[in-house]
Amino acid sequence: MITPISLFNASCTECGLKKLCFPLGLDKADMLRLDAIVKRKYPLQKGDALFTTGQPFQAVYAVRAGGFKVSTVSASGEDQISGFYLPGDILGTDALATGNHISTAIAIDTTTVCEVPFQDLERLASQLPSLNHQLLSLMSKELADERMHAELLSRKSAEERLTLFVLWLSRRQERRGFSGTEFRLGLLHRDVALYLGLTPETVSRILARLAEEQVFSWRNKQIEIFDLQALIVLAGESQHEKTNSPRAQCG
Amino acid sequence: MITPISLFNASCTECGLKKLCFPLGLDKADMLRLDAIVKRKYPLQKGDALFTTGQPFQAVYAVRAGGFKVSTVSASGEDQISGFYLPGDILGTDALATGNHISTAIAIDTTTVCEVPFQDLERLASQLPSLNHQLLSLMSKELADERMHAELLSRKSAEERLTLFVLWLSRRQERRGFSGTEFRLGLLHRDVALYLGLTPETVSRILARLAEEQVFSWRNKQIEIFDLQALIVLAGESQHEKTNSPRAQCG
DNA sequence: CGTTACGTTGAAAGGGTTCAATCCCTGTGG
DNA sequence: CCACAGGGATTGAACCCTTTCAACGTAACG
Repeated sequence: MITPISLFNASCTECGLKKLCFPLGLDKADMLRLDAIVKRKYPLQKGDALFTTGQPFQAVYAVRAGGFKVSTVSASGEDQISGFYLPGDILGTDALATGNHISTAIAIDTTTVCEVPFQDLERLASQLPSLNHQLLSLMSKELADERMHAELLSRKSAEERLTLFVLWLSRRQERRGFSGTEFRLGLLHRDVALYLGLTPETVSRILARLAEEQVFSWRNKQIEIFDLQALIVLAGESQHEKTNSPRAQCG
Repeated sequence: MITPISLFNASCTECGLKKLCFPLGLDKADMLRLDAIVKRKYPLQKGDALFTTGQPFQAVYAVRAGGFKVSTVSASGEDQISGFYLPGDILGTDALATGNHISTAIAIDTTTVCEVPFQDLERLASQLPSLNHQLLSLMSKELADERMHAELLSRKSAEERLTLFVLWLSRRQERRGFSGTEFRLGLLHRDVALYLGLTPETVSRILARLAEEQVFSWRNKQIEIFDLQALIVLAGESQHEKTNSPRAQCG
């Protein structure tokens, strides 16, 4: 396996993810000050929790390698997955309002993170407007993501949900400099199903059909996209929607 | 109709919503500085847009009276409602990351807002740590709300969605000092349906049944809760879930 | 008083769930 | 190295909730 991006204990200035992560928009001097408060943690093993529901809020975390699934347990005991965090993503901000984490983050692979103690971050941000802006911008992006998730859950068919999800993954991979058509993701089908508001059975059935139709395959945590164009159409992201609107042909 | 909370052009220090809104956590001196940058706008009429998708981001807004529905149009033309904003709520922060609004806010009643130009706010926040913290906290809360919304959409039955929604409304009303069992909300059933990921027909049917069962009624934009306890149970928020787990009786 | 948009009600159809059985992969111990 | 467990994935059949489509009521507004 190749890791084209980052060395283990690299500082922000040397990190391949700096264009995606906190340092975005900071000049070199500011980045060094940020570096000073960041702690690089020992890798987490698959299944380890970075934080759990109820735990007091101490820090936010940037993913360097690996990834997390973030979930909440509802009153009924079933848990809901609210998102997946991959290299360059920042997680933990949901705890900001209450002072306690309202979700649990589980490593889906061997994972390394940068820990940013929040008190330090807030203090530094008050001195560096661009960092503060970046922090706000980050949360705004998370909000936008969560809205897309809600939209996906609200009116999309199972097939649309799954294809849209794979499309998002593909684009995220590309933005990180990986291949957008062939990549690995340490998720169980059950996790995907929970995220998409479906059952594992439905996911399995649709996956089988899409593989047969040569759109993409997802076996053993390995995803391979054969027909990106078809994927886009199935996900309902093609320019001129054809599904239900007979008169939607140009302006 | 009674307006127990605010006079029209009251400053933050005199505003009945200060415990819910921006000023939360600010001392009097800081609140006065906040006051200085806040603009009170002329009331919007029902149906007016506060901002629309694509419009450049200038300010965030606090609702003083009335309310908004916030929606996005998906690629397929159908629009999805991501939330409702009532007095004390702050909206517009979703535009922060991109610099343009990614949603449209429509007044659901005659509505007054406080406009807070974002540049001024950011500048002031860099000088007042408590204001900056409040800003972050606010966005964190929005994120938490959006997650609850996603959870609602993902595995709840139509009845659970509707009862949960009414329960949330009731609690919000109470927190604002209104009656939690009898209140008005200028929403079409269609809006509610869109928010809940259902059709107007389904909403209508369930509303009819719940009214017959004396749980609550919702006619002509007037909501009246008869049996709060039943509502809590139906919404799946009772302590020990009974729905599907025969052995869920105590520790 | 007519128009229009929203709301209600009914019957039929469909997509996803549920439940259950079987398969497959991975890791473990003999 | 192989057998065996155990969790996850797959497949099938029946069911059920929600949608869809259509018709009818009803409230608001010019």
